[in-house]
Amino acid sequence: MSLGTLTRKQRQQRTRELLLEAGAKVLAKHGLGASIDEVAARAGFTKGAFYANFKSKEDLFLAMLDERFGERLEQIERFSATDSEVGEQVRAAGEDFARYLAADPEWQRLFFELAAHAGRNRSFAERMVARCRELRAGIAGLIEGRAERLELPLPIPSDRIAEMLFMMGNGFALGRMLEPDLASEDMYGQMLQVFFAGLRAIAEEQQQSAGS
Amino acid sequence: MSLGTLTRKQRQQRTRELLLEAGAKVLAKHGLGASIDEVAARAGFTKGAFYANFKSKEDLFLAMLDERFGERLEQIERFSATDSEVGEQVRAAGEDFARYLAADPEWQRLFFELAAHAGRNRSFAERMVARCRELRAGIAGLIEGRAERLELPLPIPSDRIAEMLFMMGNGFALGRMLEPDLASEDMYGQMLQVFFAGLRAIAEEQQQSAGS
DNA sequence: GATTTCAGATACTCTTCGGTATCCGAAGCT
DNA sequence: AGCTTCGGATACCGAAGAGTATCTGAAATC
Repeated sequence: MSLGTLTRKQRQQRTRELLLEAGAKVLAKHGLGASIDEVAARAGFTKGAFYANFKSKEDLFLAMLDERFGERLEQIERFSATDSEVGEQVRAAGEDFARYLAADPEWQRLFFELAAHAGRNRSFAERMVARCRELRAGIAGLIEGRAERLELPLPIPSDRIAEMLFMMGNGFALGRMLEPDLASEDMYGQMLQVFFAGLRAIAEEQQQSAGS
Repeated sequence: MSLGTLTRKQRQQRTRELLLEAGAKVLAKHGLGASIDEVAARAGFTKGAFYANFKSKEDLFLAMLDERFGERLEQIERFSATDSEVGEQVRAAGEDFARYLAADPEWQRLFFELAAHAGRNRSFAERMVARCRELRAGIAGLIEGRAERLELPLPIPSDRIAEMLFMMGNGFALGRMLEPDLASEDMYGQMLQVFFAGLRAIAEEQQQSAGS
């Protein structure tokens, strides 16, 4: 192997990365309908390179999915390390999410296209679902930890709550996509606050009836 | 005009209806990628008939949107006429919605495809948004009426709450689409119950601090 | 330095499909 | 009855685009 340059595998790896990068941009712009030609061209290659690195167009989707979800998961995990008062953290988490969405709205659109695609494609859906589960597990862990430290028993299992939060998040994202000005930053935070207030209220109610 | 048969306009209207009907089925099956040819064929016509009745493929989407949203709106309005205890009605509404989704999952998928499409298409988005607003207005009215009768002041304006509910509904629908078994019927009801419990808790809190 | 291997380029296939331009024949008008 | 209108049919276009089959030149191997 020559020293100044890269080995073949490395070079291919690099090509793949470039294609992925280009793919992200092109898909963001044109959605799932984007053409492979354009992706390849944008990365400075041709279709040949693409098909040497991806099995099919869908394979690219899958790869992008993995990448993005992975990032988001890291973000959440990083978040779970911070420490502050409950109501505050809830609001902060909401804002963080809203920021995340605002940061690149293109990805949002793409996400829904992917979801729709998943709706028509069992195997794709499975992979997507697996990633969603990971994300939710991260959220559930965050909640559980917090509940323990506060000695506030959860009236609903933490993974269920995570599911609900995930749904709310997606719903918010959709709303934001359709009506960007409607779904302002604080709205989601507010929504979460209401939800957690409800959780606490129910918990207290249950505690009382159990104590009597 | 001959009596036994229909006038031209009527006949065309009928054709349009048939096309719309076929469109619903074909789109449900193949998504927005469905071909006009197939739609027309299913209705027993040819492309010619289609383009005599719709400006473009997108025009069909729009028409379908109007139809479906119209139906759902009626459903909601009918619902607002019923009368029962709050917690119960919340749960019932949740279940009604879950039933609505379960009734035809195809439409769900289509809805998200339309939403994604809207994400890339300003004018389409506007029309879709207009319909969403109507729906939310219906929901807001329902809430407002209920709050008044119960003399429970809302800590958040009813239209805001409607927006949140709408978002939750969509998030739930998305979750259900991806993982049908996860989003069971009662889950959404539960979610709503938590939310409304939160609303009440916050309202009471505010009432107390105002009273002191 | 000859040989093999393989990342990526080129060229081609095959199909699908939205939209249009044109035509036809029956309904509607006078 | 004859002229007109127009809903719907037919035929066509042109572009696009997902894959594939094949080639090539440089890197890896010996």
